[in-house]
Amino acid sequence: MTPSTALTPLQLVQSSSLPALVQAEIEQLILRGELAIGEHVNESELAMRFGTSRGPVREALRALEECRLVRSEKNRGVFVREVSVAEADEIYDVREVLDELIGRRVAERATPEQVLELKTVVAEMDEATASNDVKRYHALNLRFHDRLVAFAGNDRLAETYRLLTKELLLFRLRGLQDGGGFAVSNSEHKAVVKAVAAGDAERAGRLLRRHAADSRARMHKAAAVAVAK
Amino acid sequence: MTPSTALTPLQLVQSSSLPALVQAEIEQLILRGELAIGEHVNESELAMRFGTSRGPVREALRALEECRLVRSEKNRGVFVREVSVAEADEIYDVREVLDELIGRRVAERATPEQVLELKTVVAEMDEATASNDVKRYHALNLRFHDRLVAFAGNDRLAETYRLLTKELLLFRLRGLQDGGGFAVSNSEHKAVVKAVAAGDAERAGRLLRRHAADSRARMHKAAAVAVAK
DNA sequence: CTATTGCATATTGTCGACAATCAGCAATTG
DNA sequence: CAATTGCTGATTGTCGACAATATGCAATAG
Repeated sequence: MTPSTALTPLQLVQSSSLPALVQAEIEQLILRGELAIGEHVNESELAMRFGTSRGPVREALRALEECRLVRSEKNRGVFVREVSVAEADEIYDVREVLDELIGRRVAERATPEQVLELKTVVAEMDEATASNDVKRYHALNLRFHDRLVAFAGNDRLAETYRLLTKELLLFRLRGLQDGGGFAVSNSEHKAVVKAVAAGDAERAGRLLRRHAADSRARMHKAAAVAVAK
Repeated sequence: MTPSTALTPLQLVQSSSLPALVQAEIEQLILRGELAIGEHVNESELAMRFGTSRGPVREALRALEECRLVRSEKNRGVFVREVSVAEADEIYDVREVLDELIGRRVAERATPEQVLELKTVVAEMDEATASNDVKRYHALNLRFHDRLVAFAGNDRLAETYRLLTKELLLFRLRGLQDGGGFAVSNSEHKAVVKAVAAGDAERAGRLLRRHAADSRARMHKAAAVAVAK
């Protein structure tokens, strides 16, 4: 009667509805860029790839459409969504206020272990900067903000934030987002962590919000350069 | 070649994928309470009701699951979600900061016509208060906030806000949410509109945020009373 | 030579059917 | 009499098939 240790496989089987697995898989394909932005998504092809019929794939795509990772045109199929500068701008508008809330909450609630984890990630980002490893820096940056929102202790906030963050990954000029200075970006991270460690909610919130604003500004700058070319 | 007037039916046919229509229909069933909170949703029954097969219904349910209006248990089906006090609390946390942003943006951007519309809704809410029509007040209240977020001029903000608002309608003590004083609530609305009309972004934001906080407090009070009974 | 028309192919949208699983109840056993 | 076991009906999960629609190319007319 006591599940004790065997809790993980049970939950795994429980939650593993086929459409959900397919959804996660397709999401990875999109986020890893294996399905290009704007590209048409072929249902039969994905069904073959996953060894299922088209039903589960369609259900997964409907869910992803709700996440705004794909868009759907009647009788034409679904396409990987492309996020314009204007849309990215709107998203950043929302992200800024969410980031302020995140900063405040994390500063209020973060445990020493969590602060340590944040510091570790920031340190790794410094290493990535030193070795000019943009890809690694980008991954760590995502991780940093994901850990932050997790430590804020509000599931709905986390869900909302992650949704917007994922959508932002579909920005058509991605890769350029932190094009200018990611050393600058990381110094901002450090300041945030410092405020969090000090338990200064007001300051952490303000800094994280400003970080989002700076990130948006960097995006604009990169976009302007890209357009000029 | 020129669509001219016949633009609406075209778009209607274009966007009207069957799953999307079914999704909207089921959403209405849930939001209007015809599908009770926590109730099991029968796929075949809905399919019959809409005159389709179960495929489109399943796709619609998967989308609604992503909206968090239903939850799904493997091999048991989907259920109308129930939102706990704790979850409602989390949602309010996010709503507060979004409301502040909404207030600021609306104050910056609202046209005289939009301000007039807001005033009209508030006036109607006064009427509903006078005749003690709770149901009508509730509908108008939703409308007021929906118009506000629409006037903020940020689609993603609107989407995010509406998602959270819908989820909040699933709060299991619904109807009690504004139980205490909806006259108080409407005086807050008036103050917000006044600040918006004056173009005072700072003040409109602050007031709308406080309104959300008060709304949350009223929810807590109602919940406490409900638990006591 | 360009533009339009018509056809062939591929893909989507939808359906009905079958297997797997679950909930509830009756029968059985200790 | 309580608890377990085994059925029975209902519901979900998945699939393959067919009709409807769009895309691309070739043929034709101007």
